Amino acid sequence: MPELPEVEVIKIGLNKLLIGQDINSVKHDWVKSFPNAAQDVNNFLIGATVKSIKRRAKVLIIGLSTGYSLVIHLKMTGQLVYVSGKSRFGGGHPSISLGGQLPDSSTRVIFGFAGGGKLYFNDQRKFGWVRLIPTAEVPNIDFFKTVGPEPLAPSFTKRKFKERLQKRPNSVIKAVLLDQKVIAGVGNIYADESLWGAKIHPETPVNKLKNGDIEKLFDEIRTVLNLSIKKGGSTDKNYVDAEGKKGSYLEFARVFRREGSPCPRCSNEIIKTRVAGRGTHICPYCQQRVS
DNA sequence: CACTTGACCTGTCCGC
DNA sequence: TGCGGACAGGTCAAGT
Repeated sequence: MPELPEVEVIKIGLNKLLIGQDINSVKHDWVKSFPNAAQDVNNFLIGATVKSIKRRAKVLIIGLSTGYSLVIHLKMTGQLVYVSGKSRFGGGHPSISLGGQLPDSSTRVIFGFAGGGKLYFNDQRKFGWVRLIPTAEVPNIDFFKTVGPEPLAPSFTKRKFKERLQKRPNSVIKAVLLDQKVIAGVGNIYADESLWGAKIHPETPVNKLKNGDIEKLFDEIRTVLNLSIKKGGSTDKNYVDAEGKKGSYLEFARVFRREGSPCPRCSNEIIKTRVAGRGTHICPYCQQRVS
């Protein structure tokens, strides 16, 4: 589910809701959703104050006063929804758009706060995870050791983007965009959207891309990610923000989930195909195959 | 090595 | 209506 924009929107929301709050309970019923909970929860989670909420790639990092951090990956269907203890719905109803009361059948972990609020980690498909890790060791987890640069960071330049792509000269461009070791945070939605914007066929090998193609793609990735953050992210099925609200980027999407509709640029029909093992949306006229 | 495929899970939708 | 199969926003491990 969530790609960079969705995780960023959750981060912004949690920053408003959780900073300064004290955690006083945790419940988890699916071991893989919080694999190391047993050892350190009592010493470093219960009683901790939330100090910071950060994002790196598609991962959230909640910094605690105990020197530990909660590191959270939502994978395909994860949600992090906060419900205030003062909710007029009785404390279990985050928002009309989430549909019903929490916890529900997808709730895997519940963090309780001293003020009565609760943070629900919901994950229908159980791919996501929460880990409690010493803050100093967070950068050393396997995922962070290998993950690529943040595409929205000012220090990430067109030159760096080109250099990183060129390490994978024979791979098709969509597979490279989805590879988190190359750049962080781009997933299936924004890969399709930015390739359409740059008029690049997703199966184009990297070494067939012209300089101008790569520069245009760089700009499109940033444009699409920034627009989505502004729109509150993309809700396909499961995604909601920290208050349980859906995002509206897909109303603006040009190709993602638009198969059968006219291309907004040339009016030819958008088609769905399969590239790098993933459902892929293209305009076959705007995005000509190069081989 | 570089690249592709299957596995991890549950739920939904589509065709027979 | 029931049932099987394909598919869904992400990453790993294992295979070629």
